[in-house]
Amino acid sequence: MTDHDTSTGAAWSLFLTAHAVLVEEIERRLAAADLPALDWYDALWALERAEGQRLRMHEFAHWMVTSRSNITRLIDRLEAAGLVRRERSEEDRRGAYAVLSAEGRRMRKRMWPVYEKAISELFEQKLSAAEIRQIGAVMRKLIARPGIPAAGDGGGG
Amino acid sequence: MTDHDTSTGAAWSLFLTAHAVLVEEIERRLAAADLPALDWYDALWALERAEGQRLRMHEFAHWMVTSRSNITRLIDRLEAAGLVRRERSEEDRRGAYAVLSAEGRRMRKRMWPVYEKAISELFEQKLSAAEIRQIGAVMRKLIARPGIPAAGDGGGG
DNA sequence: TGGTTATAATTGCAAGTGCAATCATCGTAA
DNA sequence: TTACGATGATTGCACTTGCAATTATAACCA
Repeated sequence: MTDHDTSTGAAWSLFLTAHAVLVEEIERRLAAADLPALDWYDALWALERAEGQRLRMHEFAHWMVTSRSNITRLIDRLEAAGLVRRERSEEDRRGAYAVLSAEGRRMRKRMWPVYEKAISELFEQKLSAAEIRQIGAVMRKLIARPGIPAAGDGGGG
Repeated sequence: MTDHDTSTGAAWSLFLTAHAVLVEEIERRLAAADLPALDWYDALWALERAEGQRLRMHEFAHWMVTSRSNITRLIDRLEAAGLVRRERSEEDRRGAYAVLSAEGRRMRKRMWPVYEKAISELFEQKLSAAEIRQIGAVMRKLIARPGIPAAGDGGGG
């Protein structure tokens, strides 16, 4: 009926399923360890890598591949948990920064071993080094927007 | 600090970002065409492939990689839209089937061209045939649970 | 048989998400 | 300088999700 299940047509479908299965298991492990969910890790890590450990809200939304309103609420939660604080922008008084706190750094460090173990067991150990390189290269191609140079490797985890 | 951004360590992160970017764009296109979201497509397609175009709720949840309560509500919505109907199970009176309706088949057919175009442009055309095969093979490995044979190619869309 | 435990599906509730306003500020140009 | 349309961020609201009960039925076994 469609080419969903020809040998190449299945790739997309398998990609979606693999994502769902792996993320579900990672979330399960984080919750079992009484740690926050994956999106908090991503957010903390994005901030930790950022210049001055801070990001403007809209930059943040872009890194996290989500909407501004979602970021507003995510930062609300991170701020309530003491992991991040907001600072008004000097240059543009409409703007705000999300700034990583010391507690935020600690929390990311605390999450990383669980997350790392999951990535290792669920992803890296199931593949050869060559396959991992292939995945990286292919994902980069998929992210690249026509004409725009690759947006970097961050934002995901 | 971590191996997030070594050449192999980035693969997982890129995988997450690629998924987010592509799914976001596909959802955007479906919404722009006044069509339901991706999860409805997945659900309709899972049913269309299933024996008798029906699935027990818990099987459905497994295919869709989500919880039973989510499936209950998803089927509620699909049923309200006339795309699916519920049938009580004969053999096990606790059980229920979700059964694809003619309208459900029509809707999936109506969604497919938009979805197919998106997959083609955002995924297949950015990669070589060899790369697509590699992705398929790698995703299969990631999905496979130790000891359990690959759960098949479905579930994703 | 009667009682206990497991399984199928649903429901209540708290939390998260997406979209369309809204509010404040900026940039530009009459 | 004031008016106008853009931009940054937040908020309101409807919808979706996830988790922990709840309800109904099945399976097991003393």
